[in-house]
Amino acid sequence: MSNIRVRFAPSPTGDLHIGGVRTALFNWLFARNKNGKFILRIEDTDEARSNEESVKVILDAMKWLRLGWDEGPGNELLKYAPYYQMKRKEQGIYQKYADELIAKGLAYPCYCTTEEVDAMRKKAQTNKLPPKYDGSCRNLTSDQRKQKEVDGMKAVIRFRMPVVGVTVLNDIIRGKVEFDNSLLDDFVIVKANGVPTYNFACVIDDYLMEITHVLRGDDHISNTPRQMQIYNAFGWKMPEFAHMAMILGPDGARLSKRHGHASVLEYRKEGYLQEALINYLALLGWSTEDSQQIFTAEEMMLRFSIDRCGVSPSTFDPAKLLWLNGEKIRSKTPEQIYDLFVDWLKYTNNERLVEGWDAGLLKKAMSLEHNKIKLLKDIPSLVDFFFTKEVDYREEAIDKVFLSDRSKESAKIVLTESISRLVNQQDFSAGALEQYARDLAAEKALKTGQVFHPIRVAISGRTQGPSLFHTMELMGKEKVVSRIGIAINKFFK
RNA sequence: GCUGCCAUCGUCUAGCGGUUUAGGACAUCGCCCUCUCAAGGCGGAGAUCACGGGUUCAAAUCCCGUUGGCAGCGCCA
Repeated sequence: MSNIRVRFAPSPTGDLHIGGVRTALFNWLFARNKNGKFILRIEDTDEARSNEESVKVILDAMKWLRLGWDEGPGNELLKYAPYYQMKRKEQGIYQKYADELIAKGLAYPCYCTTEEVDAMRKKAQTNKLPPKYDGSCRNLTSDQRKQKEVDGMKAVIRFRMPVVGVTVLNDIIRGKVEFDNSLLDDFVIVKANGVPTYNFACVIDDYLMEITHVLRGDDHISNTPRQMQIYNAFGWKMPEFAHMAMILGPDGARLSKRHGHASVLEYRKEGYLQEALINYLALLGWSTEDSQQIFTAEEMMLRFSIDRCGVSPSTFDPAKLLWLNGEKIRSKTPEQIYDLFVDWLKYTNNERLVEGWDAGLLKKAMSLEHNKIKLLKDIPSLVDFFFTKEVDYREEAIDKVFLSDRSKESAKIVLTESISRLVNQQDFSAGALEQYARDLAAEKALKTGQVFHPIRVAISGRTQGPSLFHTMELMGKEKVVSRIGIAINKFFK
């Protein structure tokens, strides 16, 4: 048993985002590969935006993705619990450590108002300096502090950053990255309402939860020196850091809601398989030497390695995801796809799409269209003609096969001949039907296509579909004959 | 504005100084298979390895600079 411990720490302020899934996935893969622990921690310190519903959605999405956590919500008896930061805040965990820093002189109360701080930042920026807090309250005497308290001024707690030197990060993915301490300001670690800020709570929890590796998006890289300084202030051993490159939208900007389809939920609703999403996301920023594209979850966790994570950002490509989804579906048995489809119907509340459809027939119809299914949502429209009472004759099919000068004569012959002959066809198996159709073509001196196409349109209303004779076999003699009759009445009378 | 990160086919990537006429995958195009549509098979096109300097006998690979893209700069996380 290794002692590797990693975590995924989403803030519940909305759906689980594609970028978040990738972060969760890589942490999960790393933990599984190293036989370590994968921890889920809810960072709900933004009281204005955090909400219960988002927690539910995130947990649900993680379960759907099969990114199971070893510790997290639901494990409230474990020694590292609780896994919600607001619950930890209620236990006074952060305040205790903030007080410790104040006692050490490494943090101090700041009474500046938001307006004052904004003004400082603007001023710094006009002087071509990085916008930072100017340290007004850094060296207040205890008398001055007392006076401000007496005046009823609200205080935040700021961390006293070193003003000289460099903070050196040895990132597993990026190597050495240096930050000039003079460019960093005394950031807030506890807000005026007593709630810790991200940079503070994150460090305290990673320490207490004994996190060994922090694997996150590189949008966090500039937070790292601040966090490292907090570790230093307490004299704590730091975890290893690994910053992954971002996932970009088609316009080259970081993937976000504004690109649409940024939430996992939307992919689930579209009928993507969790395996496809996971496999695809693994390929964004990680690769094997042989450039293998298709992996089972098992293979991924066996082969995953941070060393093989890339440093450059990658563009999310929906076309490749779609292809992978088709691949995953094709690799399943009809039975498995059926189960997945039923789950999808339930999840999307779409049961009415297959209302009254016979399950046995549906399974068989689906297996005829097996390699055409790209998304679970495609299934109904692929096989609906087996179930509908009336055939939906598509205009382009009618024009092409029944009404065009090129084929209307032969179509009429084929259909009128077939209706009488098929009634007496004893063997209605695909093989026998094909023989029948070929014989008819030979007898009437027609090309096989001239026989096959009109029958297809007559019984399905379309020019595309599964193998014609398997379709006929599955549909059954009665329905086939009656539909041919309907087609004759409709188009050849 | 400041700081940081990044830079190989349209996209995801392999490549870690010579084995490279830069390999694979998606997308795209063509052919084959074929009762249609798919799937599958085969093949094509597609990258002067962002640009400019070095280092070296030798650079996509190492170093520096330029340009471009992105990110961060909150009492958001």
